[in-house]
Amino acid sequence: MTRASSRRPGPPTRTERGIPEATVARLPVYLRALTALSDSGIATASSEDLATAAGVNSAKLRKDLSYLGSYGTRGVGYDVEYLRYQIAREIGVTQDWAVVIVGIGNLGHALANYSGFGTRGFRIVALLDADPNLVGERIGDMEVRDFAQLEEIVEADRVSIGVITTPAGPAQDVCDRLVAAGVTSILNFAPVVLSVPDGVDIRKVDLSIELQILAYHEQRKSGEAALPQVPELPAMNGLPDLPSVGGGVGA
Amino acid sequence: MTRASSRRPGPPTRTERGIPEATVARLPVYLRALTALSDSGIATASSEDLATAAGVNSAKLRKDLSYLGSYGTRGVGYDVEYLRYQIAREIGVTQDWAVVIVGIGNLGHALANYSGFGTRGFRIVALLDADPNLVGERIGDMEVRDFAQLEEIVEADRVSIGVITTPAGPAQDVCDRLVAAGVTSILNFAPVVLSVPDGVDIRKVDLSIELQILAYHEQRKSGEAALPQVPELPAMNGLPDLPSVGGGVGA
DNA sequence: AGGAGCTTGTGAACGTGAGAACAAAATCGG
DNA sequence: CCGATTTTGTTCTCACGTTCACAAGCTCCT
Ligand SMILES: NC(=O)c1ccc[n+]([C@@H]2O[C@H](COP(=O)([O-])OP(=O)(O)OC[C@H]3O[C@@H](n4cnc5c(N)ncnc54)[C@H](O)[C@@H]3O)[C@@H](O)[C@H]2O)c1
Ligand SMILES: NC(=O)c1ccc[n+]([C@@H]2O[C@H](COP(=O)([O-])OP(=O)(O)OC[C@H]3O[C@@H](n4cnc5c(N)ncnc54)[C@H](O)[C@@H]3O)[C@@H](O)[C@H]2O)c1
Repeated sequence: MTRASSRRPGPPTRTERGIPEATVARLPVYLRALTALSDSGIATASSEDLATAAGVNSAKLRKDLSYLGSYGTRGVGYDVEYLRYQIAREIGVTQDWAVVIVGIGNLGHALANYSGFGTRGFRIVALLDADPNLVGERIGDMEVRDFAQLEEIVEADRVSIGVITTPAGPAQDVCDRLVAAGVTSILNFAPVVLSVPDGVDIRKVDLSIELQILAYHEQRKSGEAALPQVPELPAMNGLPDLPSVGGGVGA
Repeated sequence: MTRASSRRPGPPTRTERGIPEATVARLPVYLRALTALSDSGIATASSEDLATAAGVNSAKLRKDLSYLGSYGTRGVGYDVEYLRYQIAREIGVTQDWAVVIVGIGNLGHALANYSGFGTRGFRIVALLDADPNLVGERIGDMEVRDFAQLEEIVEADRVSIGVITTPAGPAQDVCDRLVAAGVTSILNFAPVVLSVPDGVDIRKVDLSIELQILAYHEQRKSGEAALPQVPELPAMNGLPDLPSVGGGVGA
């Protein structure tokens, strides 16, 4: 995303050290599955085993792994430890990445308390908030610091990843500050579309959207042949008034 | 089979009341953008306006909307309220969906405190946990209840959506219980692949995976031509020992 | 040593999604 | 009433992603 190689339009850009985005999104799942197998004392696994553990089909898994190189052994399978290292290296989690979290409210607290990041290659180096009442609060072995200190922290700790858990309103401002400070990857939880310059990657997590996608399919299930057909085209004046369905941008 | 009227393999099964999955995933984003425009007092918007607000390109937006019907006016654009209602109806959030949350730890608390669900068509009807110390705790206007009460709650409140925020270990068991109780859509936050029977939809949110995807691209940025090439094939014996990179299944 | 039996890696077929481009339909000014 | 202008809805093409199917390659047994 954002980081297009060099826009060569010609041939399919064969393995120019580039892995398809869909594959990149699955590598962490494979990594998790391999770690689970490893923890169970399993030393070798076939693509079938791995695929089952990762919840995908085995052809897809093999093709995904083939982008990294030939790390399996025909007739045998994959060495769990070896493959785990190769995937970790490819993703980049053999090193630790410094992360700041901005907005230590409900969600920020939960993330700050979460132990799972440290074991997966990420180190939270600061919890930032603009609310003076929060600054100074201790969470685990960290302390909430003033958002104004962002720039010095980013520089001192070489922070490249920022997590935004503020309300939607200030999210774009916070994002701009992060980018200006030198952060080049952002994970956004606020329900708003953030714009960033080229070279900065952004991903979003929106729980309401996930629920709405489930609701869509849920509606299909019940309505398969049961519900009385919903009115197709209610007159444009006099809509059944939605009590703010869809939700505003509000916190 | 060959001549059966269902499962026609020929043409792309033109609009058999089916909307492409990629489009379904964007409809909530459009809904949010429309709500924001509506709140700003804007009554009409062109596909270009809407696309900007939603962070997509306008051709894609128009094509997405065309799956729902012809709700725009050529030369003018879309009536914001009208389109908002149509999308809300298509997604199914003109009605309220009952939701239970299982596992009221760090993340469960954050979700329980979140006001954004109610305004988007979802009603949290129960917070469930297996820990007796948590049962009875008040969060907002709700009280944590015993997980054992799951079945009666699902039946009483016609719950169709369940959210899992337990540790990875018990997640599959919790999932099975939810399904057995009648829940047919599940949103899973535990870092583990859950298996469900046909007819049950499942979506996952995994923050570590999001961070790892960012890390992959981040690595590419710095390594574009700078880093000394990482050793391509370390000997299979004597791997640089990862201090549990990839993270176990542990909570 | 040689063949049987597995399992990987990949070429090719198929399906889905994205974006450019444009004809059709609506408004508006004269 | 007509033509200029705007913007939608749709068609066409290309890119991307998934799945099938199988030759290549490895191990093990006889
Ligand atoms: N809590 C949830 O379960 C949940 C679910 C889905 C989405 N979200 C989204 O996540 C975000 C955070 O949710 P929350 O419930 O934690 O909200 P919250 O109100 O509890 O916390 C927001 C925090 O951000 C801080 N903040 C506000 N402006 C700031 C600024 N300019 N700079 C730095 N910090 C600032 C506030 O002081 C507060 O501590 C919101 O955008 C919300 O929509 C939350
Ligand atoms: N907290 C985060 O920021 C975060 C981030 C990423 C992923 N996660 C994942 O989300 C999940 C929850 O995280 P958390 O930090 O809230 O964990 P937590 O340990 O704080 O909370 C888990 C809760 O689940 C309850 N529970 C355990 N077994 C149960 C069972 N069988 N039935 C019902 N309830 C049960 C526990 O009593 C506890 O209250 C974990 O799987 C974690 O890996 C959390």
